[in-house]
Amino acid sequence: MNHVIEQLVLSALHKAKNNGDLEIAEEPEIVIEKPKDPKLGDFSTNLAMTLARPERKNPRVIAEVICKYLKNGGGQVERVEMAGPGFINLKMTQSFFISRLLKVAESGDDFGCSTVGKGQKVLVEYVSANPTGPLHVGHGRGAAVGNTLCNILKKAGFDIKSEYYVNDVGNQMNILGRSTWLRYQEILHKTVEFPKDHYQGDYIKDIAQEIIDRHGEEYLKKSEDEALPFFRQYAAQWVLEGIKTDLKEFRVEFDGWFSEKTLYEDDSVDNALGWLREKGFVYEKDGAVWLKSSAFQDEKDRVIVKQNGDQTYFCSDIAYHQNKVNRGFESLVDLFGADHHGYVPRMQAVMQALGYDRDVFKALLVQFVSLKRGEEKVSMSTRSGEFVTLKEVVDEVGVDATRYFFLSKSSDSHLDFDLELAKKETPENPVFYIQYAHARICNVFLKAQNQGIAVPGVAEVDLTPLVEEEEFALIKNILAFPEMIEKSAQTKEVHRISHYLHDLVAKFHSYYNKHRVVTENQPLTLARLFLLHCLQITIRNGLTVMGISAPEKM
RNA sequence: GCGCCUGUAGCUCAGCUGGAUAGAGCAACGGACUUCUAAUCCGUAGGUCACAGGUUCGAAUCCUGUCAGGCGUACCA
Repeated sequence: MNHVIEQLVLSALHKAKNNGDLEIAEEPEIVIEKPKDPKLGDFSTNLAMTLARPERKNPRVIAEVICKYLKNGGGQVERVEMAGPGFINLKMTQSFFISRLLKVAESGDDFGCSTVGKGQKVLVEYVSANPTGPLHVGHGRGAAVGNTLCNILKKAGFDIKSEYYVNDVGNQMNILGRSTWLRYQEILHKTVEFPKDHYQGDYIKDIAQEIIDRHGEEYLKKSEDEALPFFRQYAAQWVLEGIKTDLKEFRVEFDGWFSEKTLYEDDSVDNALGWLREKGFVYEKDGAVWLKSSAFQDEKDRVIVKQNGDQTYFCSDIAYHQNKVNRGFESLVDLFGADHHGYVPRMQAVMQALGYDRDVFKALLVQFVSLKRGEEKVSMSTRSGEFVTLKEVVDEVGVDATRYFFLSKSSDSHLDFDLELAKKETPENPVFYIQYAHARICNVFLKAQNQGIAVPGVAEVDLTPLVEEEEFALIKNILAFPEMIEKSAQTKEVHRISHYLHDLVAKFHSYYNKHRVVTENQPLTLARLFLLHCLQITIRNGLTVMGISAPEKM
């Protein structure tokens, strides 16, 4: 909708230029915003103020000129005036809004979609937690944010695929296998020493018990070297299945699960390394192999093959990201926990070394979640086994509330998750405020239906009975939905949705308390039902993007 | 030491590509259910936007410095 106003202002500017009232040497960027006080108008622009310097004129004088040309704005502008230091405020006609509201109902589930993404192929990689234990709450934040980001980008016209990178090789897998092997023996009454750096969590015992249930004591006779591959494989599979289940439960599904192991099996890692070596970006020092990442703005070079001949995690990551580009993705978005932020320049350097633009790689950093029970801090280390799992939290407070909690805060600010509070506040959680609005609307429709009144269709509805201030406040807010989606896609700021919805719904609750929808006045009733129908579409679409349900009854 | 994130109401947070009187929720206080769901609404109270400078018509927002918290600065992942 703002685009329409932009065009309006722009054409006024052109006319002013043609008539010699303004110079306009360079076409300025036009910023449209809403005035703080709705009495001032529907839209405002600070254009005159930004033009003051290049035009060498008082902003108020410039504003007067632009106002003059805006006045005959094709019958859509009801009032235009200059205010304060040089703001230009526009008030639009009723028909301007009504015609746009009709399109909301036409679009239905597609309302909010746009084409700003231009079909760009983007791969979003998120969660990618090591399959060494169940997901904890911190992973949950990444999962909710990543999943919602995908939804937003899709709606904004990007061609999105999502992926979970499974780190199924390396020392951690050995430790996982060995931890299980040791617990297995323990349960079968063998005395073993369980090292501190092994996985302490009870789930290891569950895996071991399951192996006993299925395979009995047969591995007891085998040596560690013989037994370990089986335990490693079994435990990894078990954990990964658990992660998949937990994520599905949390309404997070991936287009692909990419195994790190396959990068070694099909020589992708060696090929990537060879390629870099050929280009001269790789050298040997102190018995290790290094990537010359400092040549690409990284603060120092990085080891990719250790002295002992093992490849580092970073090494396979190079191959993985090359693989992504080779699959045709134009933009790679990775969600990182904030503790990985040092990785960002490194990956950008990799892109450059591989011969791509460094901006092909983009990271979205998700800050830490610190868990508390009241005042008490809860540790979240997988190895110590004291963490709180995502599943536990979801079981306790529900998917909707948990997702909302993660999604309503800017992902680059630290998050305090107080378990006591989350539990206690469940009934007053803001998510219910939004869902309640949806349920209320459904109930109004039910009431109307009982009186034989249906929501009118786009073709036959007459919206001219809508004249209340609150009604136009609602309409304006509804029409801002696509812009909000666009903006959060551009900035990758997922938390905008929840704030928008909360704001929208507050206007509805207020309206609901002040005005009746179903009344004796038939034309007014029909118009209001239609307005609520559009509102319902907007709320539902917003909640869907967030992966939160829109209940019809509460 | 260096780098990234954060510092806004009692608490949890929006607002940050400079704009009009700094906003929500929770908590507190006072009102509104014979009405389409009171999981709601209306009102009151609550602020040196961490601090100090700078940039300009104008700064919570941009720049510099200081302080505080978190994270990183591995031949771990």
